[in-house]
Formats: sequence, C-alpha cells, structure tokens
Amino acid sequence: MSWDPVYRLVKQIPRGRVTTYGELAKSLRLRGGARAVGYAMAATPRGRGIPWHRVIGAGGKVTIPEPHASLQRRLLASEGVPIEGARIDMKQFAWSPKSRAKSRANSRAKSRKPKRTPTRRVAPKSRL
DNA sequence: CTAGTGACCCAAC
DNA sequence: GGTTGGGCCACTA
Repeated sequence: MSWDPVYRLVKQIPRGRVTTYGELAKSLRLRGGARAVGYAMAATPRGRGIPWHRVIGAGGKVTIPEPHASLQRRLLASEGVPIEGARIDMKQFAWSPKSRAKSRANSRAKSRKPKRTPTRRVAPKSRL
C-alpha cells in the first residue's frame, strides 16, 4: 500500500536516534497525520531492515502494545538509546527527517489549535 | 454509503 | 503530572 515513503524515511533514521510519528507525518505531509504513520508502522513488512523501533510516540513515549514495546526498548538500548522512566530523552536522541545533522525536536508551535470552543466539550453537532 | 477500530496527538480536567 | 475526551484520517467489514 504505498507506505513506501514512510518506510524509506524510517530507514533513513540514523542509528542511535529516534523520531516520532508526528514528525514523520509532517515531513511526508501525510493527510492521515500521525495515525497514518502508526498504521503504516503496524503494517511494516519484516525482512527489509526497517528500523521500526526508532519510531516512537510524541514526547519520546512508547505508545505501542507491550509485546512490541519490550522488544523496542531492547533494540533501542542496544543502539545506545536508553529509556528513562518509560520515556526517551528527545533532547538528545530526537532526529528530524529533514535536518538530519541537527537534532531539532523543537518545532512545537502552540498556536496550532487556537480555539477549540472552550467550555464546550460535548458534541458540536455541526461544524459550520 | 455507515460503523468500528487503530503501533497517534493535544487540550482540558 | 495522570486521566478523559474529542479530532483527525486510513482501512476493513
């Protein structure tokens, strides 16, 4: 299924570095966002040397089911990426698909969701 | 077409 | 700083 660009990018992740689903999604400009990347990773074909373990959740959190999470930790630790308190130090290990050389994990513009109709968390019904 | 699920993310509580 | 809930969209039944 055309997840090739995702796999390709994942394969570009250098050893000892990690990136998040969101970063991959933004770099690839996937409409599905992080979700699509997650889906792609879930369907990652084995036997192609795709370092799926270098893809983690936002904030350096492992958001995958236990069986895989355990393996992921071991693989990452094997590459020199220890997980401290179920979390990875993005400051050091975060890798950006574009900047390759720099470890810029900081691209958080808080202005993404300006207003989301506060005090209203129940069924907006219509969007227009 | 609708409904349900998911290796996600973010804001509010 | 942990839990809840909504949103976003791809994929399957």
